[in-house]
Amino acid sequence: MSDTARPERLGRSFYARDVHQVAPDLLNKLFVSRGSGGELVARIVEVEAYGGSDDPASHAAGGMTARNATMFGAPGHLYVYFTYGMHYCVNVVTGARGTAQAVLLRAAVPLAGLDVMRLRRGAQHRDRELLRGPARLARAFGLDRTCDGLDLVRGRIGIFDDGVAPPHAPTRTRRIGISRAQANPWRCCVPDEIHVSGLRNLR
DNA sequence: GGTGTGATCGTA
DNA sequence: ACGATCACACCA
Repeated sequence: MSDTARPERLGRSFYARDVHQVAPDLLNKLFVSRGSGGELVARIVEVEAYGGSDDPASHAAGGMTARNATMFGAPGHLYVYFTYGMHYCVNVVTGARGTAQAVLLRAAVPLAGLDVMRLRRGAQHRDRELLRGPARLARAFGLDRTCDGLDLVRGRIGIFDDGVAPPHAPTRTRRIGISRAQANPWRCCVPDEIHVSGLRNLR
């Protein structure tokens, strides 16, 4: 098996599995956007899994609303929400329709389109800061609420497998920035990766 | 390197 | 009233 192969777009069946299978499998996959600003490519290195009604920290915990409706739809779609009065965050919907699971994309390594990312994030940032954090990632890729519901299987944004395997043993910690369900180690990172966000010595 | 605080507004 | 956050100030 070669280290990097011709990138293959992930299909519906990849996303249709349980969120706790999909989340670690998204590590080292390529997040690709083909917009008016050219092609943006980044390797995902940090994610968080959010369950449905069974997960008190999930936006879906209280049932369906106008905001989180995409979570309750078909897997393989983008769930983009607005938070803290100024930021957007990007999720991938997983599991069977109606289970309302999603994986939050928290950090990635910028690989292509860095000039556009710097334009959106500010030229003063170092490359390693461009996609370090969920709102930064959303900003660099130009994603907002108008992108909520986009289909990752077909369309201008997708996730690709270029042959780089997910880490054998991903770093696991509690999820960042939430107050509930802190016992669940549902944040997954590529080990020893400098592009991950948040506190480094987190359990 | 680290920690603390203010910004800012949609959602329930 | 409260966020699935960030930038910047300040200290070390």
